[in-house]
Amino acid sequence: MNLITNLKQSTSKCIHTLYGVNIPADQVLVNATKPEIEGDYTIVLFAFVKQLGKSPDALGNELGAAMMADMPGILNQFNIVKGFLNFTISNDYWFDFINSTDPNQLVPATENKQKIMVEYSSPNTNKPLHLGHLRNNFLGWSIAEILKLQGHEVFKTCIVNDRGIHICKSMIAWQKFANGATPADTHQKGDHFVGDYYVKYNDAYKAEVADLVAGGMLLETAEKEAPILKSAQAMLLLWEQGDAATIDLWKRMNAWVYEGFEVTYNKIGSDFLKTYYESNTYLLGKELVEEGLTKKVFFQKEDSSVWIDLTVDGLDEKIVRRKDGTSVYMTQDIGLAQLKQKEFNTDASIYVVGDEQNYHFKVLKLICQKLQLPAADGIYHLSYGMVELPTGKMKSREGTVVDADDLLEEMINISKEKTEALGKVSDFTPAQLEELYNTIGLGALKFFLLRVDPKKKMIFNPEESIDFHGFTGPFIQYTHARIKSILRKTGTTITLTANELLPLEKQLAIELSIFPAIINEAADNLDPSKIAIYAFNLAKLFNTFYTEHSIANADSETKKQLRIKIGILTAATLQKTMGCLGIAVPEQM
RNA sequence: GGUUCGGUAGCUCAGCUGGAUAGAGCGUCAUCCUUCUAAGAUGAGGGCCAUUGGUUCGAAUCCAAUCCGAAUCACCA
Repeated sequence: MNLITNLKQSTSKCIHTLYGVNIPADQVLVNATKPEIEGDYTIVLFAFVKQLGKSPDALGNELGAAMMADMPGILNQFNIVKGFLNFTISNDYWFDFINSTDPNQLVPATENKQKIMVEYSSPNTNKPLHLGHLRNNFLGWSIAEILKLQGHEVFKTCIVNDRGIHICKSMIAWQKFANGATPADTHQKGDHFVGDYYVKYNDAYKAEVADLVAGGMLLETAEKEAPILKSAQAMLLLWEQGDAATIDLWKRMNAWVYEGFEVTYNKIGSDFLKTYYESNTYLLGKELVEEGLTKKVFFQKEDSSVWIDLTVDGLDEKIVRRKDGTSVYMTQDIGLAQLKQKEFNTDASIYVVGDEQNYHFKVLKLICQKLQLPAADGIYHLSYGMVELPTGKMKSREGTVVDADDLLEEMINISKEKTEALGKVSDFTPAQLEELYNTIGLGALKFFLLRVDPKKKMIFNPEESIDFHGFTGPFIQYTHARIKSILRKTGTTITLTANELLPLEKQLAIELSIFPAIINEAADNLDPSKIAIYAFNLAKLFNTFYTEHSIANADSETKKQLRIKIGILTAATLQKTMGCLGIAVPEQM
C-alpha cells in the first residue's frame, strides 16, 4: 500500500466520521507539496468545501487533526495555506522506508495476473529494418518488460509479412539482374541484399514506364502495362498456385532476409517467443469468413466478393475477401487473432503497430466482436506515431530512410569516441570495451526513442540523438556507474540505525517510494516514456545529492550507513527502470 | 468532405481524471574539478500554453467554434 493511497483513504474516512459525508478515496486529490511550502504531501480542499459547507481553513483544521490521529507515526504535522492542506510525513516513516526496502523486490506483484501477448516488430521481407521499426521494436519490447515486472505472464510475438506482390518484386529483380549472386558472394547482410533488389525493381519499373510514355502511351496505362510489373503479378499467381521453382526462390530469398534480421534483432535485443508468418496464417482467416457468412455477419456482393457492413457503427463497408477468393489484410488478421488466442489462451493481445493503421484495428476489433471470437475484447492497438526527420518524412523512394543497421553502428561509434576521449576505463579488456560501447550507444538510441509519448509522432534529430548529456540514456547510465563506483569503495554490508534525514535524503526517499506507482502508470497507459522521465528525475536528484553530500566521507558512521543504503536503492531502481526500457546500466563508464 | 490525433520557451518534449508562481533537456551566458567518476552540479536568460468564446472559487488542462498540421476513409500489407 503506498502512501498516497493511504492519504486518500484516510481523507475519505475522516470526512465521513467528521461530517457523515461520503467522498470516495479516488476523488481525493493528493499532490506533492510545492518546494517553497512546508510539507511533503498536499490535499486540495476546494473540492469538498462547497459540499461540506465549511470554510477551507475550518475544514483544514478539523480534517488535519483527524488525519493526524488516523495515521499516527506517519503524519507529523500539518498546515493550511489558501485551501491546501499540507502534511509533513514523519522522519520515522521515511527512515523505515529506506531501511526496510529490499533492492531486489522493488515492485510488488499485481493481484490481477493476466496472460498478455505483445505483438511487435512485424517486418516485411523485402527491405531491411529502418528507424520506424526501431521505435516499434523498442516500444514492444519495453511494454512486454513493464507488464512482466508487474507480474503478468507475457508472450512476445512477431508477425512476418512474408508474402504478396511486394515480395515478388524483389524476386523478379533478382532473377533479372543478380546473375545468381548471393549475399555471401557480395559480403552483404541478407536483408540489405534483398532490399537492394527491391530498389532495383522500382528503378527498372520507372524506366519502363518512362519508355512507354515516350512511345506515346498514357502514363496511367503505362503504369499498369510495364512489363516488369506484369512479371511480378505473374509470379504472385505462380506463388499462389504453389509453383515449385517460385516457392523455392521465395524461400531462398526470405531465408537471406531472416538471416539479416536475426543479426539486427540480436544487436538490439529483440526476441520473440513465437514468430507467425502470414504465409501460414492467411488461410485461417478464410475459414472464419465462411463462418461469418453462415452467421450472416458478412454478406456477399454480386461479384461474389465478401463484405461487412459497419455503417451502423459509424464506419464504412469493408471487404474481407476478394471476388477471386483470395484473402486481404483484414482476413489474415482475423485469422491471426483467433489463432493467437487459441494457442496461448491470452486475456489480452497488444498490437504494436503505427498509427496509420488506427482504422484497421478499430475495424478488426469490431469484426472479431461481431464474429464473437474469444479474442475480440482483448484486442488492444498500441498505436504509435511516425518517426520523422527534421527535413520531413522518411521516404524510401527519395532515399531519406534512416537504416537501422547504419544508425546502430553510428551510435556505437560515437559512444566509443566519447568514452575514449574521457579515458575513464583504461582498465577494461578489449571485449569489455566493446560491450560498453554497445551498451552506451544502444542506450542512447533506445532512450531517445522511448522518452516521448508513443502516441505522438516524433522528430528524430540526428544531432540531438547523439547527445549524451541531459535527458539521455548515458546520463542515467553514468549516474548508475557513479553510484556503483562509490559502493565498490564503501562496501554494501550495512547496519542502519535511526537517523534524522536531511532534505535531500528525504527527497530521494520520496522519489524512490513512487517507483511502483510509476510502473503501474506506465503499464496502464502502455507508455514507457513515463518510466524514462522518472529515471531521469531520479538520476538528476541523486546527482544533486551527490554534489551536496558525501557518502564515503559522511559526518558520522550512521549517516554513512544510511547513504550507502540510499545509494543501493537508487542504483537498483535505476537499473530496473532502464531494464524496462531495454537498456543495460554499466558498473563503470 | 467524414473520422481520429496533434498545436506549450529558439529547438525537442513533460504537465492535460481542473488547483498554489506552467516545468525539463538541448542551445546561449556565467560559476564549480589538490574532496566518493565534471557523460556531473549551481545560477541567469528565455512563455498571450494556436485563436475566440463558455463552464467556475479557480482553466495549459473541461466544453464549443475557428485557424494550422498529420494520419486515415484501398479488392496494398
